[in-house]
Amino acid sequence: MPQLFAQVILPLSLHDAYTYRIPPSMEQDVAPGKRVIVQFGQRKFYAALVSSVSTEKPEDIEVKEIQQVLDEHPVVLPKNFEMWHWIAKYYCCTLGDVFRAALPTGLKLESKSKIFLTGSEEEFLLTDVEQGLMLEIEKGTNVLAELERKLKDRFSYPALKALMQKELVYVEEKVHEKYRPKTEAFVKLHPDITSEEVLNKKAGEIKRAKKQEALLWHFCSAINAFEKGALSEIARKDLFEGTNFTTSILKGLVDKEVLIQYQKQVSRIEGEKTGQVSMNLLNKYQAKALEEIRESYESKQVTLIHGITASGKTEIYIHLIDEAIKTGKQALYLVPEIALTTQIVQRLKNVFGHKVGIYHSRLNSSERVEIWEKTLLFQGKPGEGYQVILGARSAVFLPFCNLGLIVVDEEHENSFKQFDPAPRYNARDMAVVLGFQHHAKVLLGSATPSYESYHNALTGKYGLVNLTRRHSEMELPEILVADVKRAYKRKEMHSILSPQLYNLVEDALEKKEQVILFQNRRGYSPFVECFTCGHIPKCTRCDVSLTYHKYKKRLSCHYCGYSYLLPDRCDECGSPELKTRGFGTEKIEDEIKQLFRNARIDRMDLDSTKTKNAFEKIVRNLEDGKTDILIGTQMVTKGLDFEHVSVVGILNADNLINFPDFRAHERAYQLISQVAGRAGRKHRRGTVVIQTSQPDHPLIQLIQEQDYQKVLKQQFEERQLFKYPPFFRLVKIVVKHKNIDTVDRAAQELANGLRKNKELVILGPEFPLISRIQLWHHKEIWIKIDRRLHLDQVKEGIMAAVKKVRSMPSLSNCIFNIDADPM
DNA sequence: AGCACGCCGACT
DNA sequence: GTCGGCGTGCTC
Repeated sequence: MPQLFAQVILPLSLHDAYTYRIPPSMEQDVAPGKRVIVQFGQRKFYAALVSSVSTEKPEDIEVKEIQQVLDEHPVVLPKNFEMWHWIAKYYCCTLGDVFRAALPTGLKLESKSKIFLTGSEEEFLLTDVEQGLMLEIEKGTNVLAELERKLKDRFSYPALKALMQKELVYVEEKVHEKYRPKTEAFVKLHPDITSEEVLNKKAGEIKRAKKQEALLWHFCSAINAFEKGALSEIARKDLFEGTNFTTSILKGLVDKEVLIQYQKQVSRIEGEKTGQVSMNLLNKYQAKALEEIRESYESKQVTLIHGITASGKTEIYIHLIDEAIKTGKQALYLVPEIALTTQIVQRLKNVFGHKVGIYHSRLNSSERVEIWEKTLLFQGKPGEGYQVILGARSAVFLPFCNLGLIVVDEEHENSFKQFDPAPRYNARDMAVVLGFQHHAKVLLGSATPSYESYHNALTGKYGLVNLTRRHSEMELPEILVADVKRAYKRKEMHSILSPQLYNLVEDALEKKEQVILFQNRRGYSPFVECFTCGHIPKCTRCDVSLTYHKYKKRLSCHYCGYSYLLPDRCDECGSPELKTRGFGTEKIEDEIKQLFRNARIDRMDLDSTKTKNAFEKIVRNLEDGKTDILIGTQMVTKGLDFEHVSVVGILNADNLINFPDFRAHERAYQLISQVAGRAGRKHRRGTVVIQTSQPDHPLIQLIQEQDYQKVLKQQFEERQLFKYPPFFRLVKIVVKHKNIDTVDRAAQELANGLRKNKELVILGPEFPLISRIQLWHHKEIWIKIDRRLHLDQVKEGIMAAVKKVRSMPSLSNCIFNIDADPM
């Protein structure tokens, strides 16, 4: 038999696959899609993924051997692998990057260097650093990385090397399996006991061991041995529950071959009650939309449902998922991370029971591995695997074998896009590609669809279904615009609330109705300013002013986390008069508490939801009517169904509209209409007040009209004129370096290189809004690509241009982040 | 991402 | 003369 070699992908940012020899003993076991342990470089071991097996050996290269095969069955299917290649190409990253994003942490292994004492008795004169090292190792710290972290500057590699040379310590590389299946002890009757007679006979033999006998009868009644509907086995902990039996009593019965005890793999995922509830009936508008979606699918792979807030899209999704799984296929339901609340999870579990798996970032790594494996299981044992997956963006990487339907709810949400690290993928777009790959239908849903999707619908690439009725015949909220500039001039602004909004809030409180106030800034104030000299404290590592957080009394940087106590005096001139400027949610909370002293006020932002369950508690309090006024950032916009909110205030629409980004208007409109959608649920029309100093701004007018089609029409003209999506494709490249001159040079070289392709429109290089983060200077280049150009070729060109700059002297240590379809 | 190699400045 | 900084290139 000829020598076999495996091409493997390593979990590192490397462009090529690497070849390893397959030892004869492993020839049967190595196969594409399985993980193998290989040594890479001098020391490190990794779990790599086999991409292919062949007899070809690379020339002139010393090939290492595979150390171990980790999987019995492939963990990645050929189909999934195909997708990985597509991602690497489209998002300009390496297969290793995709590998890291795709597999749950529990399946990615990397060796750790461990240091052990040799136990040598020899005496040496050690330096201080060497002695410090020995002491720490003797204390039991043996992971190299930990040693480094604990000793900080008292750690040095040469000292460690010296200890190794003196043969006092040695280093070993160890790979740790991060995932261990959870097992539990189970008990069942010994296989020899085949009838009640045999059992009675056995029982007679143990009459003298009273406790054992009692346990045996307890066991029999627990599983109803020899009765109809008997269980064959029982978990030991269930058997012992509420009794005084111990494992030693059980052991007696096991020794006498009456019972047997064994370990069995169990799931970590809570087996909540899966009492199946039937699906809700659809109202006539929902039913009509469902019918239209079905019709659309006859000619289109992808359909966009434009359904206003509270129109009941979820129920339509559930009906479609039900149809898909009845044909024996899998369904994937993607939602933004924040929308994965217990409400939606419970709803799906109620309808689809144990067929549903939930996949998101808050699961621990073992739970994620279990979801992965149960998704995989659907291929061989459909009954035991997951057929429906509800998940956040990373769920697109799960090992599906036969998808029939993919639903992407709130498809316009930018949290479907991964910013960092690579691959900078958009799960919504991947869902579409995944749909084509599996010949599955794709449904994109939103109350405010992204311009990209809407454009695809208008041009006929996607089907389009409108759902414009809210359930219970609810009316759209009334949208009022408060001109704060004029109110200031007239000296009517006595607080952050315009008189209009103030009166409405007061009114609502009187009627025991709830209010939501939206401000897209957390903290107390976005910056502080010295009243005397005008100095504004800035982050020393980033190019931003520091936000003041009152409850912590600290100035903190929202980009790197750096923070310090608010000084008594100005750092520059020593003046004690430091003024807070601008409004964050904290300051608004303070002020509202002053204004409405009897109201129960709560705040929802990143800071108030950091602790576990805090988010859910805030939501519950509002739902239960324990909160009168909720102040929040965009967190309040995400799929929360509040029943008694009658007034919504958008405190500052200006900073949304004026944001320097081509998507600012799209985002502002989406955000404002999502917040507005919280107003007026059952039986009552809500009111929304938008505070702005530009009441005549065209976007404000359009928002007031609540006519999305009109917004799109106007915005499309602008986008086309200025060559932006959906008419042009975008690629953004961020060049980073700690030295500002190096960034300048690298970015300039790259722009020059890119400009050689005359078909591309190149913007920059320019400093972005925040031009320095964590001591790294940034410079951006934007590439606008005509949709008629050959995209693969353009991307290859971009990669080549980056590669060329990277190879220039002294620019190789620049970081180049390529972002296809940036958001 | 590590890690080794190699070329320059600050010490014994 | 050596130690150690970091820039550069390679890892099957």
